[in-house]
Amino acid sequence: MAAQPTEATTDPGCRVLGLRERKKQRTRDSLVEAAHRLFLVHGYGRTTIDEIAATVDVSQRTFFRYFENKEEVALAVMADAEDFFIECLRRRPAEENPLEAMRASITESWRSLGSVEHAGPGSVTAALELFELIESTPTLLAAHLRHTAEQERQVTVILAEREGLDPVTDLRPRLLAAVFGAVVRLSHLSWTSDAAAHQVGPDGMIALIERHFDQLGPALAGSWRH
Amino acid sequence: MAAQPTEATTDPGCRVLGLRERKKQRTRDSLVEAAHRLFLVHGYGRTTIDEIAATVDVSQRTFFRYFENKEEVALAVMADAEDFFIECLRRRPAEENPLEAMRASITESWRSLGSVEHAGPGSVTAALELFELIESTPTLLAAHLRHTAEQERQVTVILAEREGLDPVTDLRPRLLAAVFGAVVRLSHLSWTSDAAAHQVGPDGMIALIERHFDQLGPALAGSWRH
DNA sequence: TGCCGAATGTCAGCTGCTGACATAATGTCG
DNA sequence: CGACATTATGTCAGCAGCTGACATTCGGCA
Repeated sequence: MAAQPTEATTDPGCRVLGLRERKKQRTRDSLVEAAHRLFLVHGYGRTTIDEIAATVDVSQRTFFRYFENKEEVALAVMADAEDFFIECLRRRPAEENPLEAMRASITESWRSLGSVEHAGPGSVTAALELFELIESTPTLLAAHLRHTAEQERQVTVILAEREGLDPVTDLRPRLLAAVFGAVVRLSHLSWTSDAAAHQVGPDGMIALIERHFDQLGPALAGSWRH
Repeated sequence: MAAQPTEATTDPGCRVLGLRERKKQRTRDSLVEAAHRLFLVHGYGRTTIDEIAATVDVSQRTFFRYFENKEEVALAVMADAEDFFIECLRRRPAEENPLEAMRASITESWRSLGSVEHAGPGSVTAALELFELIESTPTLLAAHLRHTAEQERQVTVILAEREGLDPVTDLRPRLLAAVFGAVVRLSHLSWTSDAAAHQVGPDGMIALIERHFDQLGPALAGSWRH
């Protein structure tokens, strides 16, 4: 983590950041928020980096020092959520079987989202808006799916370690990670395409994921007739 | 297949294309092939559209009349293969259960790839090179995953129609399409990351897909310990 | 206060991509 | 064959995303 600027912060927890760090964090947050708002109002494609930068009163060059590209600023909160999920998964007890660990982790992630104040950039309503933006913007969808793939890779490694398996030899961790990823993505899709019909809180999302999981067995079982 | 450019083309089957069409097809193929070669030699990011266009002796503007963007030319053969798979799936008999229909379709797709001459742009070796290029190029991977998602959507619709279900209400078509997509993608990954260990022909790919399918049940079943 | 390093601004430049318009090639019909 | 309509192509100008190089300013620390 960040280093202590003065010797007053001898606490290893180290939540006291220097003015510099705080300022950086603020401009970063501002950029994310400004971009979010502009994207929702004018659309992703019709929003310029210059506009975003100007809104926060920063040069374009500075923007690119915070984000590698335009997609990254749009998917920033998403990326944070993904990291949070990974952390949750890492913390799950090793006795738990893998699927339960993942279910519990994603539930925990969404609940933590619900605890955020109602309109902040990390709130549930913001998440819904973001999902819709992503799904309606090919470029963003592509980038998002790539992140998802990377996340599945990480999940695979974690699952393999938990069970003491070699993820190259044994296909099960990969497969479970991928199937889980698919379930989550389809849940997101259901949520965005029919948000009115569902609960908008974290519980709505969690319920959707459970429903998809329940249908997994039936979907894979032979014929569906009658 | 000699084509008569005159009024002899009254045949509604109309496989006789005019000089124009044939020329267009040729330049398109040339662009794909040139791009493929340049990407493999210099890398995707270090290859310019101008270079590709110049290789085929065409202006940059013309390139963009054939392909919407740089990614599309790289994924062109992939897109053809995906379309072919969809056609196969559409043709499967309705009695077959959905999973069997998909297995049969993808097998058919890969076999048709094996029948192509050994070094052409649609050959198996070219497919392997293309997979590796995609996997090592973030931009391409993102675009590829987006195509995959779109394909899953189509598959969902086809499956739902076969079984007479509403894909919005019933989650099973979506789920099966997604799980199948995941299996195929993981098989591709195994193939590229360890091509030496597998057969390089279509049969190698088909065997990999079968292996992944066989592990699907075990992966979803509770704990993996023993 | 004065120095060091980090963050920012400025500028030039490349590349992907698009619209507008002119030109050339192709197909059609008298 | 020749004139016209259609369509593909080339040219040019321009915007937006993104990067490297260098100057400048600002926060941290003695």
